[in-house]
Order: sequence, then structure tokens, then C-alpha cells
Amino acid sequence: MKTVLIRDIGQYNGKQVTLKGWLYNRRSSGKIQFLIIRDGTGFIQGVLVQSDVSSEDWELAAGITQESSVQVTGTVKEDSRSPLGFELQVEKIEVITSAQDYPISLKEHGVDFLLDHRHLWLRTPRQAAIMHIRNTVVKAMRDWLDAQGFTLVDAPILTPAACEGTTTLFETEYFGDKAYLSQSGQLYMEAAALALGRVYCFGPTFRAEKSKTRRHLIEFWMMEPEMAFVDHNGNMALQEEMVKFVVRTVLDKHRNDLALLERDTAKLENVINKPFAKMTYDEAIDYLQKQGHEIQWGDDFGAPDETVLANLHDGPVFVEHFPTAIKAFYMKPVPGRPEVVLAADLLAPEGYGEIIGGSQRIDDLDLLLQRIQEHKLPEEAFKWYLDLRRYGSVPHSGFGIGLERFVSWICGLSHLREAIPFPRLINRLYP
RNA sequence: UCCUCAGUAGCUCAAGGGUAGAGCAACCGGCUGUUAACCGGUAGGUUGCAGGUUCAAAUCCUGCCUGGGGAGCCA
Repeated sequence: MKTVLIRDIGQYNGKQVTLKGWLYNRRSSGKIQFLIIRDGTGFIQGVLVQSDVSSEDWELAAGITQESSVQVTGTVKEDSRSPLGFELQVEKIEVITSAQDYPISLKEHGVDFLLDHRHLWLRTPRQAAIMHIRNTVVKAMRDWLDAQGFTLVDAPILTPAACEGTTTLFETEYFGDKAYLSQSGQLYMEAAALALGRVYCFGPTFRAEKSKTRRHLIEFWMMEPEMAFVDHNGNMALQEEMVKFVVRTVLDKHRNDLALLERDTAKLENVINKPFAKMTYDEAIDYLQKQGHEIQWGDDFGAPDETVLANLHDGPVFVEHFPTAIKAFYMKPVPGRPEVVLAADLLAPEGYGEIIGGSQRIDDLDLLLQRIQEHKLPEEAFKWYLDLRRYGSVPHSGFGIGLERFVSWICGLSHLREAIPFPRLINRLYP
């Protein structure tokens, strides 16, 4: 007997198949039982009619507990009452392992309880939909980069010092020395871009900030492309194309998952059908001040400021040319305006905040050296980085895109913690 | 670190000075088309911890602990 996946069940209409999975829920109505089986690729309703199965199978099915692992054999039947379009007329059922007192019920639960049971919470349809979309987002980003001639270059996670020197790092011991968990692979990507042209890294990123909001994780995944011979405008063009490609791919492949998440897909359609809006930092400050925000030129945006700017548009918006003083040391000044840099943040619509931060990098050795001194960074630690400007320096740009923020926005989640399988949050390192 | 809200049955929540309750889950029974099924029954409690006020505290007061939401920081 062939074991098939629920995802492929439509190919077996009228045929007898075997499914291996878990019992998600059971309903009964006297002489008929409905078993909801999940196998990781989908959910299907199995129907048992008492008169059609042996009394042993009938009794066995009646006693199966929630989340017991099962093997079910039956005939696939098209049925308009099924959300999937198909049901399984069950003929034989076996329990692989019986589950006892499964903690997560089908009713609502609180966040604390669910996070404590994240290892089981992942079994629910909603979480499965998010994980499938997350998978597609990663694959689409990588497919797109591959097609554009990018090479994946893995950056180290254990690093000798801060890449940007500002945010708090997780410190660990490295054979008697101190080492830090990476907060960005960017500097390494610059080296790789000058070796391989177009590169990107994708891996976990660690920020020891005591952030406690729906937009922050202690450990999150970031993809960081870096391109030689690409300037600030080329950088933004690449970002826009990639974001549109990913959104389009998810819309193509995950209509059902997005519907299950109750995502308004019209808002995503908007994104792929027109150019992203652009505004400068100067224009943004002007606007915010006219709206009555207490913000001065030179200040960084707060979360409420970002939301107001993002709400000006029904798609993502680039904000560019930030003050040099509030941005990283390696960003290239705007020609003729040294007080601002060739950097842009991409703000997602609907209050999801900054999903991309990117910039053109300084390619001049003397200026970079000056910036390292201004930021009081240890010159010795950046010796290799300075070498990149010493040996065949070229204009180059790159950006970092936060996977969980991207996934949250696409899925319409209210909190980043649902966008990653096992979220690391302040006060939460379990499970 | 700061602001704010909340901790009562396995879960989600009532009871706001006077015997601690419901729905779901569990268990028993009923029902041939259920979609978080439904109906009847059984069992389930040191009301986060410590102290205080009171004849009497889940309820009022103080402190602590834990968690949620937000600020700052940023992807």
C-alpha cells in the first residue's frame, strides 16, 4: 500500500491510499466519526462509518486521543463540503503511539502558555502555514539572488568585535579570549564582494538589547547581499525587485495559507503592481514636524514616526539620505553634502517598520580611516577591512533584510515571535 | 532600565469584603455529515509568593516574583 502526502491527495481521487500522521481532532455523531489527520503537508478529514468498518477499528478510532500518531488507510473521495476538496473514507486505522493529555486544546490560549509549548504549538494549522510561507520566502530570496548572479558566502558567527560598534553583543569565551556572536555579516560580505562580485550571506544574528516589543527578537535571521560596482540607486533598485519577486511568489504559492491567516491579499497585490515610494530624510522630517511630531533634523526616527511615514503609502517606502552622525561609520556621504549619507531604509506598510537597511559603502581609504577614528573604533581590528580600500577599491553597496519582519509583514502577523520556529526573546530561552 | 496592564481548575475567563463558578480539555453516556460539532453527567482549587488590615480577604494595603503591551535600540 502506497503512503502518500496530504498535499498530493488530489492525484489519488477514487484510489486507496495510506496516510501517516497525527490525529488533530476527532468528532463523532453516533455511528459516524470524523478524524482530522495532519501529516505536516496538510490536514484532511477522515470519515469512518460504523457499518463499513470492523467493530475493532470502530472502537479503536473512538478511543484515539488528540495528537496520537496514526496510520490510516482509506479511499480518497472528492467532497464539496471539505475545505481541502477531498476526504478519506477510512477503511483501516492503526495507532503508532498514543498521546496522553495533550496540553494544547482547539480553544484559544494565552501567549505565555503557547510560547512555553512552542514545540507543540508548531503543530497547529496557523503555525504550519506561517512556517511554510517562511520557507518560501527564504527560497524565493535565494532563487532570485541566484538568478542575478549572486554567490552565497557564509559569514562567521563568532567574531572578534562589533561590526558596527553600537548595539550590545553577546559575549562568549574563545580559548581564553573574548568573542562575540555576530550582529551582522556585512563587513565580511564586503571582502567577499571584492572577491566574487555579487555575494550574500544568510544566517542568525544576535542582539543583546533588552528589547521588549513585537518588532524585536534577540536572535533573528538576516540576509545580507553585497554588490561590487553597484551604487546607492542600483542598490535600492535591487531591493525593490527582490521584495516584489518574493511577495509575488508567496501570492502564487500560498493562497490557502494566506487565507487561513486571514491576510488581506489585496494589500500585497498593491505592493507588486507599482514602484515603491521614495522620500529623503529631509522631506520626512519636514512632514513629521508639520504633523506636530517633536523631532529635530538630526534625530533618528522613533517607532511612531516610522509608522506615520509608512502610512503615507499603501506600499513600502524608501527613506534615504540620513544624517551621517546617526548612521554607521562605513556609509558613503552624499556628494556635496557630507552631513548625509547614501543610505536608505525600506519601511514596510501597515506599521511593520523597517525591513531593510542598506547603503553605499565608503570606498576611499582616507575617509574610512577618518571615520574609524571619529567613532573611536580600534583601528587594529579593522586592518583587514581597510585593506579592501587599499587593494583595488571600487564603489559597492549592500543591504540587510530581516527575515522575520519580512515574513510577519507578508503574513500579517501581530508579533515577530510567530515568524520564527523557536523565538528567543528577553526572558525566554525555552523551549 | 522606564511606563503600563495582568496573575483564580490543565486551558480561556467570571466572581471586586460574606460558602470559588462557567465554557473547553479529561472521564462516562447519547446522536449517521460534523467543521473550535452538539446534548446529558462525573471529576477537577494552598485564587503567583510573603506580610498586613478585618469578625471575615481571590477581593483592600505593602513588598517581591512572573508574564503581556509599549518606550529606547534596531532587521
